[in-house]
Amino acid sequence: MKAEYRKGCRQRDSVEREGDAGARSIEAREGKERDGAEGLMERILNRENLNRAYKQVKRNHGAPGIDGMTVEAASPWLRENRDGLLQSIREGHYKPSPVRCKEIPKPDGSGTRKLGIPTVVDRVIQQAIAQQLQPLFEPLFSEGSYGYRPGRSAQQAIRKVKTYAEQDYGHAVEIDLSKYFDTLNHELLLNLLRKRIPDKRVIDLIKKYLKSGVMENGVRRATEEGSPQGGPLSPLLANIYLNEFDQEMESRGVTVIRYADDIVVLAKSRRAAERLLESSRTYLEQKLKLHMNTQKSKVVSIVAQKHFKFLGFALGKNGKGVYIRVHRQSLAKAKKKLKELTSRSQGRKARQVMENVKVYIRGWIGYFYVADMKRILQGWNEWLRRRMRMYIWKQWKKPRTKVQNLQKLGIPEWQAYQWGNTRLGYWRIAGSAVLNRSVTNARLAQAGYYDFPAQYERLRQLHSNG
DNA sequence: GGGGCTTAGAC
RNA sequence: UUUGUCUAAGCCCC
Repeated sequence: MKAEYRKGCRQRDSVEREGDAGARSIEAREGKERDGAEGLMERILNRENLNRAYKQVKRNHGAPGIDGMTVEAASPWLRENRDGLLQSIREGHYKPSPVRCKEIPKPDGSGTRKLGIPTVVDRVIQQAIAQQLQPLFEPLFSEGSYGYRPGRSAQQAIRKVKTYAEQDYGHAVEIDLSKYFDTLNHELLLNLLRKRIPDKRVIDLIKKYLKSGVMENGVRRATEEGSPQGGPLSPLLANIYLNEFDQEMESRGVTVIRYADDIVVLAKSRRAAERLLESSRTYLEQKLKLHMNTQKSKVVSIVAQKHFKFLGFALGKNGKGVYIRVHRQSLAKAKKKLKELTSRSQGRKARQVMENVKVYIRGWIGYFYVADMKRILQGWNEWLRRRMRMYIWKQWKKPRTKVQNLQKLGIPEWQAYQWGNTRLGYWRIAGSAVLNRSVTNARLAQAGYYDFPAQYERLRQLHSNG
């Protein structure tokens, strides 16, 4: 019970003091060798850089940290206290605030995840650091790494897996790291940073952020593992850390596709995959001190139905070859959302409903367009039109209104009267010929119904050549 | 090429 | 209420 209470909030707690004695000797040694190069700190604290950092934090509209300061309030505060803040950072006695602990439910409903929310000011500083570190580390990263990286997307990652699958890599090791962000080893990470960052003051600042602790019921608790899931710097640090795995595998000639902590190791045979699962596990646990979830990490056939899932996609195989599909879970989630959007929401106009559906599907297709789903979208199109007809029919409510509206839309009087007074179910009516001839596709389109299969084709065309 | 806003998705 | 990075689409501005 007590141990459970102690389980950290995105960062592991330290049961004892905030010990960092182990670091000191290494640090002192490194510091001496690297006192020549300075300037990174200056670039971080540069006016333009800080300004860009603040804008980024502001446009996220994120919630306040432990001090309750909002992004709006931070602007005048920073203007007022900028010089003092920058001076204390430069002189090395700035002390970041602990992160605010917040538990939020996972999107799929399975359990909760813990966030560590830094104060707005700390988010600005971390962002400023990240902006300068990113270009320094980008060139070091592996070709197979796609998460949190500029110019790289999940679509590129799944396409890469597809390419390998076509080249005889039929098996995948799916590696699931439990609580990856929470279990990064500080000393290991700092040593990786020291190799590339000559400015000791920057290292010390990052170290302070790693050790800044979490606030829980008014009590600060130190952190000796992990990086706060919520800090702007954390994604980059996560990549720097797992880059060691990428590089090690690359040197062994092993193909790895990685998106953040979602790792896929490819193999040409099941036996090779089994061996790679074991060797990956050894490296991740012994060398990187991470915890592999042995239940969820497994070897699967890439093209077997339902087995391989990566970034919301799956791969399939037919006579023509390997193809990308939307994973059934993602399809189910989207269908559920569409149902919700088109169900009798209190008094929304049909136009508004169609606008909401449009916005949702536009974004959804913008992500999943790399998957082959022409038929699925055509099916959804039929279904959604019928849902909209049902929605409109329900809004007419009274038999009198139904008769009048049907007539207005070109249905002969006798038939309008018959259908206006029918006792058939809504779904039946929505699919009837009478409703198809009155609330026509053209009229739906005119009212703002979104032709998303066309958008899908357009996007595919756009990205297939150029 | 840059900037603003909104939405969607991955982690 | 719920943090962060990245990507995409749509609209708008230079």
